Amino acid sequence: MTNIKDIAKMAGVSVSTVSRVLNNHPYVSEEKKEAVLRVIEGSNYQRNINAVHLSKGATQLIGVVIPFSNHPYFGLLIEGIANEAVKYNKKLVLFQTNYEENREIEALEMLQHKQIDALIICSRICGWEMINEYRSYGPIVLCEDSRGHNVSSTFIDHYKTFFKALEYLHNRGHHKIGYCIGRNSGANSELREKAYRDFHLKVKKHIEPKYIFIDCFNFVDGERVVKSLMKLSDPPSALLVTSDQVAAGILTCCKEQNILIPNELAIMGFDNQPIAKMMNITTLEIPLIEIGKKLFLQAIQQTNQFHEEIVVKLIERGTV
Amino acid sequence: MTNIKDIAKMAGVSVSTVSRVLNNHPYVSEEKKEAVLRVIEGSNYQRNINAVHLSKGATQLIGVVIPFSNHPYFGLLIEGIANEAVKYNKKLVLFQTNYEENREIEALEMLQHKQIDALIICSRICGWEMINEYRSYGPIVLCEDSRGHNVSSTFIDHYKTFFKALEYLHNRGHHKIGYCIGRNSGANSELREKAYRDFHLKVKKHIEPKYIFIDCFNFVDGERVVKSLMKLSDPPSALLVTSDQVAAGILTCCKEQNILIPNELAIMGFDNQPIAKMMNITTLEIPLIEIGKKLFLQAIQQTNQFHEEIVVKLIERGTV
DNA sequence: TTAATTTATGAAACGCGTTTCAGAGCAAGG
DNA sequence: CCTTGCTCTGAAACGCGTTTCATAAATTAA
Repeated sequence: MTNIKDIAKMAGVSVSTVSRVLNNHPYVSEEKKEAVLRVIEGSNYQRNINAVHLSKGATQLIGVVIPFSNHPYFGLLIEGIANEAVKYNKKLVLFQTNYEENREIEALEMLQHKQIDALIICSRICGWEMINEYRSYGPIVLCEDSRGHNVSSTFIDHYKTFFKALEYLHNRGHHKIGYCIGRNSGANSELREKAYRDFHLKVKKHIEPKYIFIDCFNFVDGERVVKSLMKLSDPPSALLVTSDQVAAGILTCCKEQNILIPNELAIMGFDNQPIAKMMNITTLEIPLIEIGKKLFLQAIQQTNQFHEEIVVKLIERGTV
Repeated sequence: MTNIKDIAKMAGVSVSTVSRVLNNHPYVSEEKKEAVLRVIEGSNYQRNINAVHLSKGATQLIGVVIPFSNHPYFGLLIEGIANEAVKYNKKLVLFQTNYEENREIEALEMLQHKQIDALIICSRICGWEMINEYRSYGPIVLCEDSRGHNVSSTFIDHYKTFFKALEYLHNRGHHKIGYCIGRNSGANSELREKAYRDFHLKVKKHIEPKYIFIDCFNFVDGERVVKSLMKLSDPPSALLVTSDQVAAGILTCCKEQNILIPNELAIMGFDNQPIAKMMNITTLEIPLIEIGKKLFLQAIQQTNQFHEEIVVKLIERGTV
């Protein structure tokens, strides 16, 4: 293996000069530059990237934490991050956590050890203390409102969005509104729950726990929801579903069961994924690719942390 | 920043001894070991992982090449790879190529530069020459039949599978069979096309190009297929759909258009994803999680390359 | 008891590129 | 003519852990 020293010797210059040529630094005379390049082409020199990393203390690697890979929500988010990463010649290290805290800590430790230059956490399970503990080792970016904490974020105001959606349904005559969600804990879920509670306080209704469905992630989860709904003596007239995939599943299952949409059950999805358009599902648009892009840019940003709220648009279609 | 030298000095031993303790090498006396560990706990020493990489010439990073992130096929594959990676304490570097060859070459170059220890290519765009060129730098593993080439693989015999599926449909009285596929080039697609051609030769029918639909990746692509079908004066009576997602989309759209399944159109999916079970779609089971697992194991395997064929099971349900 | 192992330890070599610092040479400005 | 200020270059320091090799000491085998 030839290294930079060999090249220097062969080209009759110092290693500094070779390094300058390699990194396109100024102040190298044209003749020496050419000599070096000629020698490099003649040899099969390959820069040892790990030596570069050691020397520079950076790896051009950005960590991305997601709970699952096989979900369109995270798939799109990654798509957005990856598209942008290509432009900046950064690579992504994927941490699939399955919501196990240890996996998340491993990612944070890689930040600490400088094996990754920054960390994007798309969905968090660990506490703020943990985030703060590792904050000093490199940029951490979150996909949730982190104002007041010491890290950048691109986020949806889930409280506001959920509240608005509830009001929208209420204004259209729905007084029994349920919702479907993925996790029942987690920052975003808790904001939504709070919005749900506050909304019920405002309209002076009490909450019916049977109208809340957790563990709703995928298309197929819609079936379970519909089956549960059918068992209720007094079912909700509208459902806020925090994923278009689940909404599509519910819609499909309802059609099979001859439950009329939106008359017997109104459905409002989330995300505005292609499936929502195709199935004419009323939904709240969450531009995941764009969010992914912004998360990435925040991750490589060297200056102060900042926060970017993404505004959610209501897309009116045929299921409400 | 304290380094191994500082620790050695503080513990009154040599750096070699500290390194031995750090790596659990034998031949360190209990007392020195404890002394070192005490000093390490007292300081906030963090091993510089990039120095370890430089020294060892390995990074515990495995590259994974996929075309898109937001597709259940690749999502599940990654899920399988990631689940296994956790067990071996390896991390994954994701290369989303969008089927751009340059992205793939970047991944191969990272293998060459030893920034990753091995590379799993889930769907390939570059040629065999390219693979062979980089083969010597580290294990490359493919998700396609690579027998005869110098790399390990876990694969489906797509020719055999496609042929069998065609025969199955044929035996059930279908004489006009079309198919939907993602790419029209690519190793697996070509095998399928060949099976399709050979099958038609065997049953002495000529091929109707209008029965072939490309660019079918997602649920929503099903709509396009159905709309095209409806325009045909002599539509196929059965469709082989190389993704359950697309099959589900076609099924959903057919129901809307009152096309009876399987009477007017038989549909056979691929993958046996949860959605196929839910929508009662006849399909060919491809155990993606398991394939992912095997791909990973082949990637970290140090010995000779080997090939593992995954057998595809037909799951009979209600769409044929 | 002597030879052969095994255990234990440190010095030094090895992996390698980047960057700072010091200095030489030359051109422009005053 | 002298002073600044670039341009160019190389030596040396810096980032840091792993592993080999030589050696000493302690056991075990013969």
